[in-house]
Amino acid sequence: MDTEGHLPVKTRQTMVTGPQEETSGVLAVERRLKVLERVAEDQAIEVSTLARDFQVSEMTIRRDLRRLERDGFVRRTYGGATTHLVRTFEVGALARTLHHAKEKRIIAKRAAELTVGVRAMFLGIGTTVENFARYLPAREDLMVITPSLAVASLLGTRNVRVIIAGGLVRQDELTCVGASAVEAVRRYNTDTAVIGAAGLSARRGITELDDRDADVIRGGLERTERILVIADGSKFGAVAMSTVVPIEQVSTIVTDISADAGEIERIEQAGIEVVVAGTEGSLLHPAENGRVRVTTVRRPA
Amino acid sequence: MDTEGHLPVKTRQTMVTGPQEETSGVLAVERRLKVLERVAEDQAIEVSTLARDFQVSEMTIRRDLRRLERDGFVRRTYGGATTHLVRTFEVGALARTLHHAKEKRIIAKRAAELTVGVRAMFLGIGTTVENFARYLPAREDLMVITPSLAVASLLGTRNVRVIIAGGLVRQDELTCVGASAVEAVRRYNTDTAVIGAAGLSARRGITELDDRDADVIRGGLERTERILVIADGSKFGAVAMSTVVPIEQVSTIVTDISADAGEIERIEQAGIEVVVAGTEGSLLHPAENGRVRVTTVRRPA
DNA sequence: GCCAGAGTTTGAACACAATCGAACACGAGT
DNA sequence: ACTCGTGTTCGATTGTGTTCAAACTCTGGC
Repeated sequence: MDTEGHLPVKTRQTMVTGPQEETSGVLAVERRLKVLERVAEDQAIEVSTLARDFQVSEMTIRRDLRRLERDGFVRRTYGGATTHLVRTFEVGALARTLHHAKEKRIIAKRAAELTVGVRAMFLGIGTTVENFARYLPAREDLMVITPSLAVASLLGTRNVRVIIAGGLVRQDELTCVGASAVEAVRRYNTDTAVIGAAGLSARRGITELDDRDADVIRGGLERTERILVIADGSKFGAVAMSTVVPIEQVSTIVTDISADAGEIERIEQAGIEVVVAGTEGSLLHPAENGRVRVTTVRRPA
Repeated sequence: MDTEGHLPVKTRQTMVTGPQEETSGVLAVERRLKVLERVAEDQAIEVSTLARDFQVSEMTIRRDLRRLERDGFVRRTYGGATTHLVRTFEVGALARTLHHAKEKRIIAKRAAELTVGVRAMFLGIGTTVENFARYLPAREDLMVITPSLAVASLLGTRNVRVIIAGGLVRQDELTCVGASAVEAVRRYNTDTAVIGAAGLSARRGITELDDRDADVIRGGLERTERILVIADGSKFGAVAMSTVVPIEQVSTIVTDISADAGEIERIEQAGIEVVVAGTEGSLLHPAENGRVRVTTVRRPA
């Protein structure tokens, strides 16, 4: 669901209709979210019903569903849509996925290209990592350990071996925290750890908002060969309360062009590779953009 | 299972018919799923019966069966269809979810009433338990341990302290399995365990389809004071492969009136309390009250 | 065991209804 | 000027009901 490039836009409704209860979604994004909610609730629902309830044309609902399908949230059927991802899996959290959706998708795809061939992976938490998981090609020989329920759900329904940390579930983020979670993630040796960050600066390194989350992530980085950080530009220069790791320990950072150039330079001076997604393939065929170069760049594992 | 690459459609019904009960499947996909369910349930069923029950022409049923046969789910016979698949075995998750949705809701609400005041609870897996979680009043002083990602997600977003087992995530059901999951759930002492069941019989006790799930659930029951089983009527008398616990260890069973009376009696004779939700009426809204009967009355089989 | 005829069931063909997607136009926000 | 979301139109696709001839099952008689 991506609401694509940018957001909102008011619905106009040339269509004249009687008074409606819902009325709710004035914004397109909101409507999409509610559409998803409905599908998740009812397991299966018709286009006509949704169109009536939201007071929009069926074509619009179809477009919404198409998007939701593209992003893996629902499955379209003739006349409506269903979801196997039944698990009403926090539609609320998915709402946050909407923010900066396009940038996140670009970063996620780029990062996915950097992890081709990796066999054992630690995945962190946050919407950026969730997006990464979404675009991660499913491979049977891939093993993932994560403290995030969202990531586990996303990959668990696909052909990936997923291990979830276990322990107390943190309320808003739905992440596993606490001693047993830390202990669990520390038990595994991984080729690559892919994590997000609340803040990312040359001086303070990778930082998180919640110290319990930070503890778990730090545990997950303990036995990994390579740390890959994915973060949109807004995180550059930001410093959150709990430091996860100093910047020197990071192998590669994937971000987008909105990232502060000065901060990037400082980080690169520390010897960290910074990959700016969406810029490299400008000379290539738009369709192939990025992909070609990426595969050559990636380390052979 | 999708019974087809893509599907179906809304039923139109030029055919004029009497009042309808199920109403459920407006989407053709849903109907196909339900058709499959019926075939799996009864082992063998006639086209005419299905046509009547679903209020569509026999030709449509034939077309549905043809598809299901093409996909290997059923075998067509003259006048109907059969299947070698045993009961709900192998019938996809979506089908199971759609099936008996209303009954499950009624049961869930009733069961929630039976757990007021409980402080520490083990929750099992399956759609019935998920429904239970949905209707469980959130209380801060409630602590829940579960191997189900869906349950953890549902409760984690609310004001409940949730602990998830951890370990390998089973692909279709999104449940934690394996040694570490078993070990995790065994660590906690709970007042009540609320579990579902694939099968429930006086002779074979509570049974599950997947032995790894069964192991984990068994672990969760190890240190609990009271075992509450919730299961819709279709589970009565059914026996799945792995036994979780013998019937004697169960404290209470909550089901609906579609449950086989004979089996209920046998279970009660073993000293188990069986609560049939929806019959005592007083606690339910009159509106829903009627519905229970309707939906359950169907399936005279 | 075999056969013929009655009653069912089936599937192809047709007609109609519903849904879908591409293309275009409009309006609002940038 | 450009983009994005939306509604509308229209041809294509898909699902459904009906008809009818062919195929099938069953039964009774030999």
